[in-house]
Parts: sequence; structure tokens; C-alpha cells
Amino acid sequence: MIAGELTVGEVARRSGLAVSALHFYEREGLIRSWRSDGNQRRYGRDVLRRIAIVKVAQKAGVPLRTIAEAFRSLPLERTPDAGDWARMSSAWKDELERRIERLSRLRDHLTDCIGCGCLSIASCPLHNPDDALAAAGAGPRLLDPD
Amino acid sequence: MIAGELTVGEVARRSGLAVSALHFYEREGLIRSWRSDGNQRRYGRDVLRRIAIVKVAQKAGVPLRTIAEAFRSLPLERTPDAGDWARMSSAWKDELERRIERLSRLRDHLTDCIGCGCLSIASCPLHNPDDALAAAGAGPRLLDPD
DNA sequence: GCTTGACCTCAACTATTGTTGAGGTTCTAT
DNA sequence: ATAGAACCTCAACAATAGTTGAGGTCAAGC
Repeated sequence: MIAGELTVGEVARRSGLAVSALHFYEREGLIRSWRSDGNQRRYGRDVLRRIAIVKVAQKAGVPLRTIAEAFRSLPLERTPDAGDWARMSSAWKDELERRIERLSRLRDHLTDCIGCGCLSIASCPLHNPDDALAAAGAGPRLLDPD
Repeated sequence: MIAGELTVGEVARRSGLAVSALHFYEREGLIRSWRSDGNQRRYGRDVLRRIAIVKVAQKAGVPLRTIAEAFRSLPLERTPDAGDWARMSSAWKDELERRIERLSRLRDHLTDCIGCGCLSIASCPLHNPDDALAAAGAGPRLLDPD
């Protein structure tokens, strides 16, 4: 073993991921490895940074596909550095903001509606799955369609 | 057709769900129907309220299973009324609050870290997937494990 | 040199939330 | 009475994010 190289088991221990997940991430193009003489995977230490980015992005709700695309779009498919990270996380943060926005709006409506019985009232924004909201052009929706 | 009864197509139109989704929801125990002479599904109008609740809960991130369980735990498996709704939505709101909390914390860290290059610094809370955070008892985590 | 743990591949399975299609039946309108 | 729309069931497929198991190889310590 050359110093600085990591085996799949070491990466698993240090990243907290299962070996099977590392195999999976490699199939999906999220991480890379080369092989030892005996056909075993070897990783550079940078794999841990990539995995860190993957985990953060996942927590933010970014699908693996999208993360892999972001990695692929880096010049020379290099390991992301601080600048790349800034660009990626900035894009993902916007997505995250939107999700938080949407959930907060939902929570507010939920709060308004709890105990008020409005689910039985036709004008409740959470109620009325009926024509009034289902039909196109029925005025502004208080909750996003999605 | 008895007045007030709805066919599956009508429910689909009025709820915005696909017929296949209604079949699926029925298999999952979220909605009920009886059959016409010709073995076609018939629904009471209350199915629309149930569907409304399902949709709201789903937006809040509640899995269908959990929604079905909440329905099943109602006395007599009756159609949820305003009081039932209040209890269910209150529980789900807590879950929703936690998710918003978690995402907001993540967003804040993302904001702190963008452009600061800290992903290359060992102390960054978003970085360091390494032993320091992966090991048990490594002090308070700034980001939740999940 | 042999056991044991770590590793390899590949296929199949998990869960969630549905959709699609094949093959057949019923309802409604003309 | 018949066309066409709407309905029926059941099986298979889709995407996402992996895990599990079978069957076999490699590496390290005693």
C-alpha cells in the first residue's frame, strides 16, 4: 500500500458510508478509484472531500444525478476546490431556500387551519380539492401545486 | 347512478389525481369505495376530503403509510372530521417544523461556507468527513447526522 | 501454508409512489 | 344495436438510493 492511498474499507470507516454505497457512488460517477495489483479499489484522500460535498448536497435535497452532473461539469473533472464548491453550493442553496420557503408556507397554513374546522369550509386553502382549485385558471393558489 | 356518488373518473377530475393513483391509494388503504352492479368503483363525496388531507400531508413530507395509519387509528375508521384533522395536522406540523429547522440550519452553514474556502479547512462543519466527525463521541455535531 | 478478514462481481431485492400496457367488460349515446 | 368512452384486473416497469447474498479472490498474521 502506497502511503496516502485508501482502501474501500478505510474510506467507508472515515466517511461513515457503507462499502456498498461507495461501490454505488462509483457506478454513478460520483467518485473515482483505481485498482491495486490484486484488483482492489484504491482511493486518493480527495475522495473524502468529494463525499463530504455529496453528503451536504444530499441533505439539501439535491439528487445524486445532479451532484454527479455538477462534478462532471468541472474542468478536467478535477476534484472540486473551494471555488468550485462555492459555485455548487450557491446553486444548491437557492434550491434549498425555495424548499424552505415552500415548507414554511405550508406550515403557516397548517397552523392557521388547525382546530379552526376550516377543512370543512369551502374557502379553506388546504381544503377544496374540488373543481374550484382543480380547474385551470381558478385564481391564485395559496399552496403551490407541487 | 345514485345522486352524490362519484365514479373514479369524476374523482380523478375533481381531485387532480390520475385514476391509477386512486386505485393505488385504495390498495394502500387511504380511500375506500364500493362497487356498482357492473363492478365499477363508486365513491362518496367525503373521498375528496380524504384526498385533500392526503395531499396536504404529503406536501409536508408525511409518507403514505403514516397517513394511512393515522386514518386507521380513527374510531370506526370514519371519515376524518375537523377535530381529527386538527390532531393529525398538529402531529404532522411538528414533523414539518423539525424538517424546516434542519434545512434552515443547513442553509445557514452553506451560507457561511460559500466562498470562504473553508471546505479545505479541517474545522469547517461542512467539511471533515474524516475521523473527527465520523468517530463516535467526537463532540457536538454542527449538522445532524441525518 | 493456512486461516481469516477484507475485497471482488453481478444479480436480485428493499422501499416509495405511482404509471403503463395487455386483455377484457360496462356504460352511454346515437 | 353498436360504437366508443370509461371502466376492470393484474403484471411489469419507472426513478431514487442504496443493501443483500452468492460465489469467488486477495492479503496478512501466525
